[in-house]
Amino acid sequence: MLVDFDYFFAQIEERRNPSIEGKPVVVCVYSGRSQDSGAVSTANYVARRYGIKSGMPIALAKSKLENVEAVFLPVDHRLYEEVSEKTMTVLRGYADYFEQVGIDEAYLDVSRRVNGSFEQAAELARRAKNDIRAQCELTCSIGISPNKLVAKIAADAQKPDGLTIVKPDQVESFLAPLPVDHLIGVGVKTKERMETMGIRTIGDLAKYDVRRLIEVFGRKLGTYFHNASMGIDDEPVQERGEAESMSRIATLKEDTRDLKVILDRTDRLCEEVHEDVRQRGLGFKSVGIIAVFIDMSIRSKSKTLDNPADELEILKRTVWELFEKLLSDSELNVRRAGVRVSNFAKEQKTQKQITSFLGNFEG
DNA sequence: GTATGCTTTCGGC
DNA sequence: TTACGGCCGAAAGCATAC
Repeated sequence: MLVDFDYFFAQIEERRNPSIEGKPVVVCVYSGRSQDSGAVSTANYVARRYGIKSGMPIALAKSKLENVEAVFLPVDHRLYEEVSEKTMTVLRGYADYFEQVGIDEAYLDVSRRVNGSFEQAAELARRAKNDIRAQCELTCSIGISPNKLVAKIAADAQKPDGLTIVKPDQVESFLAPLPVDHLIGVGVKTKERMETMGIRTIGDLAKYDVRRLIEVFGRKLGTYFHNASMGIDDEPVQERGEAESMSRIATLKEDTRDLKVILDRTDRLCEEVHEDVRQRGLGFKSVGIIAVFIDMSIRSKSKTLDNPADELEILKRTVWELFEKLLSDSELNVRRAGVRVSNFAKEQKTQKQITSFLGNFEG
């Protein structure tokens, strides 16, 4: 089953200050560029009735809520992380196998402890919901199904505080009428492409020729869409490891394509990222940058180092190099700039020794 | 042709 | 009327090695 917390950030804010319950609550990421510059992170259901959505400009959300007594709050990631940890600890107790996804979702494989019974799974889910309500004062929505793919969609079917059970023989009829973008991996772009192919619902997708899907989307994705449309998925629920990349991105005070101005900002981002990798005791082998231009188009560049590094200066220097290149092939001003490291190596010194050891033989 | 690694873009939350 | 974050992982597309 999949457990998904309802409007997580906004619900935590309601819990912190119950007097705002019943009003539209909009949790925002303020970019700091001007008073209302930034985007909506999450909104409660009262706000959603006014058309407030995640990712929407704050200024637009405010205009939709003018003449309404609404509450706009900045994100408090520290608090949400703390609450998340507590909820995940509670949920873990209900699973044979557990997989956290993001800050507010988790898959629980409960097959063994319910002997494959969907009735018992539903009962277990009700207990988990009560437990979460009692211990964390939060509501969540749960989807129960034979696999992860369908459980995710089932959890979305009834919200908030929902519980949706889709048994094996109900999978096909449950999926068929839903728009294709209910499937993980189908976003705006893929939805548009499918639309032109006459595919609107998951049922349409199921009827579509597999070979044709593979021609259009490639072997991996084409096969995935075909199987997904029929509710076929055998991905195991498994514990996730540590993050494979770490990044920071920030909105610049002003749009610019002045390398010095950009680097002045990204240097600080490098320091933050460097602190994160240092705390985990890792070296990084890849360094990347991200630029969001004034037209909101996104470009990125990355470079793989010869050896894993853990020095801040190497990070800064590589970021410099990459931005220099990126600016040389775009004329647009930059609005946001970011830094990313990945390809982590645990025992950096050993790696270096092995490399030089091999190096001796190559020569 | 297959395997593998690197770069870039896409999409979810 | 316009308005616009900050992360993460997955996969495509390409190059290279064998």
